[in-house]
Amino acid sequence: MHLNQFWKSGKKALAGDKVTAQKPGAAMRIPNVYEKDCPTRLVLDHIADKWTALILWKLVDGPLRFNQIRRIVEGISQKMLSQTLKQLERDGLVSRRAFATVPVTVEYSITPLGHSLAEKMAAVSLWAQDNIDSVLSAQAKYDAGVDEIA
Amino acid sequence: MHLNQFWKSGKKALAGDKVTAQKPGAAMRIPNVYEKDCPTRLVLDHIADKWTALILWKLVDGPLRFNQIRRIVEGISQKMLSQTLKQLERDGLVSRRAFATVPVTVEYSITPLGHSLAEKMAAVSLWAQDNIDSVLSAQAKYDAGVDEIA
DNA sequence: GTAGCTAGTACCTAAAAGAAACTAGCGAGT
DNA sequence: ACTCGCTAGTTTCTTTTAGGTACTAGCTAC
Repeated sequence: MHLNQFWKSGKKALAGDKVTAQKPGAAMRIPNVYEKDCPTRLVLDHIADKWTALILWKLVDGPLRFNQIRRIVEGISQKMLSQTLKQLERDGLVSRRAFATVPVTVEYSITPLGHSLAEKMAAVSLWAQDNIDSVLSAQAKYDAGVDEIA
Repeated sequence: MHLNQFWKSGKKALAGDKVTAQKPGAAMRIPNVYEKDCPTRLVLDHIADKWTALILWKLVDGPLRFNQIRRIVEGISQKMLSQTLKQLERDGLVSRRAFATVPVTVEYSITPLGHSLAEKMAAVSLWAQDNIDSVLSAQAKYDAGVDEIA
């Protein structure tokens, strides 16, 4: 059974409520990120994230170990890396595999689901790189204008 | 002059350093989100954000007032909306126009720059809506597995 | 012996997010 | 007349999150 088809029932349905049978593929509710209790909102909060974008996109090129990622994604702390990877694994976007080497090595690789998201997030990273000039000059103009008024 | 072409010079260059002339379009440094001091990193942190994605995408359909956005983007607090809009305006992604009505109304509209980003971020929101089933079942599987081990 | 590698976790602090109350001036309802 | 609600925010407080640093174990190389 797909809980997610009835995502609002967990809150609204009373114990004993019968959920009418669904045709396969016919979702009961259309997921909508603009609804505050929709699970897509939580997922959007995980994935629309700096570290997620950076990590995921590097894993597209092939599996990487914990410390490899840490070196590539400059400025990420061990804590945030560990936390983000755990989140990504839970969401089914990356898979974790430990090898009984000495010392233990752990390999993170991207799943097909993660790959489809990585492409979308990469577009955002690329946008930032392509449009940094425009953004920085907009910021400069805005800051100058604020000074004028003040 | 485009300050952004020399984004690292602000930190590394000493007063009196001469920056050699650039051919038009030839940036001194290629912006790279993986470098921790690159300004693209800061911008990525702003834009890879839940509220930014939601607000920006709704503004594509036309200008909206403060409280209209607040009603559409369920669950956003006035503080976060105010803050996010200010950020978006500073980054040149939306423009703000106040009308001397009673009470004052303020209209937010998307800029061409904002529009180009909105498309990328919308792809991420849509991904969340399209793949929520896969993510939720991956989470369920992960949580069950963790229980097993524990 | 000790310094470094592996992949993390634990602790503490600093920053950000979120909830709620408050601003002011006017229109509408009772 | 009084209170409610509308406009667009700001202010304050609390809770959550992020970030930095130190620490773990067991092995290798110097």
